Amino acid sequence: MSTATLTQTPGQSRYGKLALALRDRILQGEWAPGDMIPAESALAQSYGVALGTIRQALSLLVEDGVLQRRHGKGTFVTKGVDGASMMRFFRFRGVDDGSSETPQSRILSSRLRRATSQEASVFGLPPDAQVLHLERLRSLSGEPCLLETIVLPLPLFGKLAESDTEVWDDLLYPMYQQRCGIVIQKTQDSLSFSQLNATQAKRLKLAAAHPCVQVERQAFDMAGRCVELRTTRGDAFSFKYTTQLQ
Amino acid sequence: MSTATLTQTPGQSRYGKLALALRDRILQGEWAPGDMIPAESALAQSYGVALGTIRQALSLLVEDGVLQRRHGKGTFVTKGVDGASMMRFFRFRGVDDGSSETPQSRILSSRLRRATSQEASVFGLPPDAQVLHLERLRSLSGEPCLLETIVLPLPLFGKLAESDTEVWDDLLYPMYQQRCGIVIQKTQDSLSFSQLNATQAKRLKLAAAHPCVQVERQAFDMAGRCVELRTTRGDAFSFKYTTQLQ
DNA sequence: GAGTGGTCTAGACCACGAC
DNA sequence: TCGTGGTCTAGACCACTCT
Repeated sequence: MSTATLTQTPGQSRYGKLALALRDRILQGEWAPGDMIPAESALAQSYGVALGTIRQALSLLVEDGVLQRRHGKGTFVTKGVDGASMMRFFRFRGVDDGSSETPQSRILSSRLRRATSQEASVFGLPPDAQVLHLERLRSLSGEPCLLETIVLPLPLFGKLAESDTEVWDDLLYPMYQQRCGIVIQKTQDSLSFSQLNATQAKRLKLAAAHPCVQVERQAFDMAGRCVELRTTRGDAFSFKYTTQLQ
Repeated sequence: MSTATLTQTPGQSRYGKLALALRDRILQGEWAPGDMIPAESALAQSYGVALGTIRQALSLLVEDGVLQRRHGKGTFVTKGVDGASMMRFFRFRGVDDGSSETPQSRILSSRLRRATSQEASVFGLPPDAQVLHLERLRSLSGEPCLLETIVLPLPLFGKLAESDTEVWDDLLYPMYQQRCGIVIQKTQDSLSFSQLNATQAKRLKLAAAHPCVQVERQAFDMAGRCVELRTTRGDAFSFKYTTQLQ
């Protein structure tokens, strides 16, 4: 499912068309992430529609995660998700009880390589395109907890490939935005169970074949393009995730 | 978190109050699950409010899962979730490729016992209350795949305790509704990793200590009361779950 | 054609946040 | 006090579904 399409009424109703139009103006960069867009009354006037209509259009974009409303202040372009969200799948204890602590990050390796055919397809790149391939270890209070493999399409992340990985931030998504102008807007995570191979186990200070939970993530920018592929592995015994149905 | 409260604006705005009032009428049984409620225009007139206001109230209840709108037909009370939803956490292969097949169900044991203090608290029962305790095996094409422990508060499920488990349906939730008048409206599932003990492993035809994924579910009726506690275990290698963020 | 929910208008007033 | 989004009204007309 592409996230480039609005979840409802793409182009039929007037508010649907308005939502698409506003969405385009945001993607074009007319308002940066964090910016306030014009007031509802101003938008209604400039588009020549009733206030209720523009409000329905904005509601679509709020549902879509592109905009956020703040009563009394205005309507703002979403800043994007922060990279700490991987922790919602795990509960590492004995480290910090309260805990919304951000894990520290260390880049173990960084190299350029040719994209696999699957990667090229997902990124929308030609088959011989290059990608940046990273290995990353995340730790809480010095204890390794998550091991990640990250693949980034090269033309977009050229500046990262040139920079020294020693000085990278603990959170990648805000760094993507600052250094490459890429805002992560949505992620899709696929969870499955696996066992660590010898190398992975060593890095996480666990035994080989130790059970692990594997999170395969696709991250999308505001235009709905996939701009990151990531596989995260963590101790299966620390896995804890809650979800609600209806 | 109790699901008895609406997700937004409980009693402040007019549409908030209307939503609560309509919700009560549904819980009181004025309209049964599957029934159509009066048209928006009729409701607006009977409550003496504008059409837009009643529409906002209905929207809250739709978000809450209590009502469903069908363009051109009417607004209907939700029928509740079907029990097959546990399969969204697992992909059992080699059995049926296309597959939205409902697993067959066999009750392995059924007995009455005193509620634990935790169960009594969750169900809102006195500490010495009785519960119905079930063990259940679910199979696809004759192959066991899920093992479940189900706990039901006795006063509500008295009729089930008396009936022969041999003739129970494959899906429990529709049966709860038919025989006990209980509609499951929401579930909350908590996933974690574990290993099978000897008994569990034998029933699932797996080795002892085989890795498993454990789903701990609380199921709520329309009034937001917890009416079922369930623990489901399945082969961790069949675990597969996908989720989206923002 | 009759009845339903969905869209849209052009206003009014309220509640919140910043200055 | 002013500008923002949130609530509410009293209509009109459209689109879908059934008979």
